[in-house]
Amino acid sequence: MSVSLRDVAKSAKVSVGTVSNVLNRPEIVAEKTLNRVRETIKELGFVPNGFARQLRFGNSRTIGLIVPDVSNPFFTEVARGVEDGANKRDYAVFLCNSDESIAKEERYINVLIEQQVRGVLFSPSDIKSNRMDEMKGRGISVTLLDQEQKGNNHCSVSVDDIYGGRIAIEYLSDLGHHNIAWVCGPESIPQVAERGIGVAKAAKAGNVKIETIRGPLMNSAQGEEAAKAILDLPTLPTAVFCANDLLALGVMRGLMAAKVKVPDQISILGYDDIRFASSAAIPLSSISQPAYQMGVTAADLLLSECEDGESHQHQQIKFQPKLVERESTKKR
Amino acid sequence: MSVSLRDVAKSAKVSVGTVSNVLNRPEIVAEKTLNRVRETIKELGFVPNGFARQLRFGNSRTIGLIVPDVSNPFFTEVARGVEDGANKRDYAVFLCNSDESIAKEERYINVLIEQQVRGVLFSPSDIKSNRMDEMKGRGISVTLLDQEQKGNNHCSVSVDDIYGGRIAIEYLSDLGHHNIAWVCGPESIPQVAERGIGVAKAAKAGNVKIETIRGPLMNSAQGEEAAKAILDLPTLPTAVFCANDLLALGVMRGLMAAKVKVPDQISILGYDDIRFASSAAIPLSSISQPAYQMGVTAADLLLSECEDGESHQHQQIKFQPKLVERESTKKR
DNA sequence: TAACTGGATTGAATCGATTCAGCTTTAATG
DNA sequence: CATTAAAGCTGAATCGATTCAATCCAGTTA
Repeated sequence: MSVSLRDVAKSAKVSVGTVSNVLNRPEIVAEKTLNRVRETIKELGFVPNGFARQLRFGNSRTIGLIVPDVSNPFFTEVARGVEDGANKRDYAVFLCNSDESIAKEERYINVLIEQQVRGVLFSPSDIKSNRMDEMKGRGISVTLLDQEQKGNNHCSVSVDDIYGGRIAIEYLSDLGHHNIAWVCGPESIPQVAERGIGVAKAAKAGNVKIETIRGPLMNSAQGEEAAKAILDLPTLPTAVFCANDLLALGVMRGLMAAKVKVPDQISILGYDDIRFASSAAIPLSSISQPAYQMGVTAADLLLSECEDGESHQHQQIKFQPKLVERESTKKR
Repeated sequence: MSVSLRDVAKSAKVSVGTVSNVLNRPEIVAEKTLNRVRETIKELGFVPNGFARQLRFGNSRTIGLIVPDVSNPFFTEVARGVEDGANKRDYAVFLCNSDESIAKEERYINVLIEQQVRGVLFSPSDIKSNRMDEMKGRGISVTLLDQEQKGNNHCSVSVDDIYGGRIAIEYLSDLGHHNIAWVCGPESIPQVAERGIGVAKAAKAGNVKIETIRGPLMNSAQGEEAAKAILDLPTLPTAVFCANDLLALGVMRGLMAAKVKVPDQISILGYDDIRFASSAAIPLSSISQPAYQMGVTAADLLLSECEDGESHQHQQIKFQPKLVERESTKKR
């Protein structure tokens, strides 16, 4: 079926070792032989069998990336960053979408171990250090993505979500809002929990009243639900802060459908700063995370760990989110 | 480093063949041995080395998916479908983002050949049957995605874009619009070209005047540019049809910024029906493509080709797009 | 001419899982 | 007790690229 190194060797009348040298150490092969072998390779359309090579080496030039939801633009952006970072070093990326399902996550971890990926970038739905340590034990480096690693067993790239929650409320408070709805998802999601801590902190400090509206999901349909809940509150808040942009876009739509003027009557602030935030009909103010940059950094960190080996020092990189002001928020 | 089948064999005091049988043909192994070996496997945390297995078999349980732009929600949706379809049959998916760059596309094809994927789902930026035939020659099945295969060398899953363009214009024409702007991308993109043919056909039949506004890209920033161009037209169209939803959202924003009332003064119709279409401030009417379904179907088609071998019959599956009416279009 | 040098080339051994022809053990039958 | 069959198990050979000790040979030196 496929052309092997042995076939090339026979056809070019040299040994397998020489063909291998042509591929990997051309400088030690005589020019005449070099050309002849290269010609033959082209002629037969030979592409080395990656398995055999990797079987020998014990590792591949691939990494895995496990994210909870590829359809969230935030993670697509991260994925693009990872891809670019990996490509720069000539690695390919296995993208695995766990869909927030623990079972799928487990399956993918097994697949990645079997594929003998060099490393894994992991944004777990649920913290499971046992699997992470297992991978480590198998010589597969793991870097946590969008979640801080508390111990010091792995690298991590994350965003200071407590700070993010804090500056959101501080900003709204500075605009004169002292009655704010906080629309978020399940407490079990670490990002939600941390942003919530920041919100509570800033509220306490700034004497702001917070009304928490928590739903099971974090998409725009859920945001519309939240809008209804907001309108049912005894006293209408003057601003809404949402745990992500999908929620915020849903809230925006829900409020506008009820003829509430945004931002005149109610300001809306999102989190993530996805691309669509700026192209919404009323461009959404948001807390921006450097998604692409996080992806690139994580890939770099992981691959330098892979290549440095023992000498590698684990790092916890934390980005600071920042406010992007657009038209959905306004002074009261 | 990692535990090999040989280690398990030694530790369980059986031969390598027996361990292999435990894994692959447990029914022929005596129960006592079976249990002992399984115990040992668990004890040592043995996971078979995928390379060695695949080296032997000559193929893996992975497929490649090459898309032009992962950050376009349409393709993410397709990717989710592909993933689910592949998972059902216990295959993993290598997601490759070509970023509309021919060079990246070429590189990924090489990576996939090296990784000896079983098959490739390909949505090419540019039709290159030579590479596709090459993969075919290497025993890697190829299925075209979102693009029809004219010959009969491969399967394909696509959408009838001519029809899509036609029903769009017919619909707008039925609403009383006879002066329509057609906002699109480069003619070289097959999808754009086909939708354009449908537009022209329907325009001719329905006596509709079409103003074509063509840009280099197909994202929302480009849509805002297009909005300016529309406002500069000698006679303002009463409706705008865009080649995809990102363009349409950009146009919407551009027009609204210029105080044009949507849909009262100008109706807007998109294409793709991405998730954000329904959660835009003015929910976007769009021509819907069954993205997820296309992904599942394509994976099924590809994998049945892989598994049927010679007996496989190539198929060209074509979905019909359909109109989804929301609030951005209105009777004139 | 013999001895030596070093650049070029060779090919057997290796990685780990699978396969299968052949071996051993056990049980059953006449 | 000998014969036979079946069940269970073994281990060398295989896949294809890489490595490295061993070999070859043209050219140089004594």
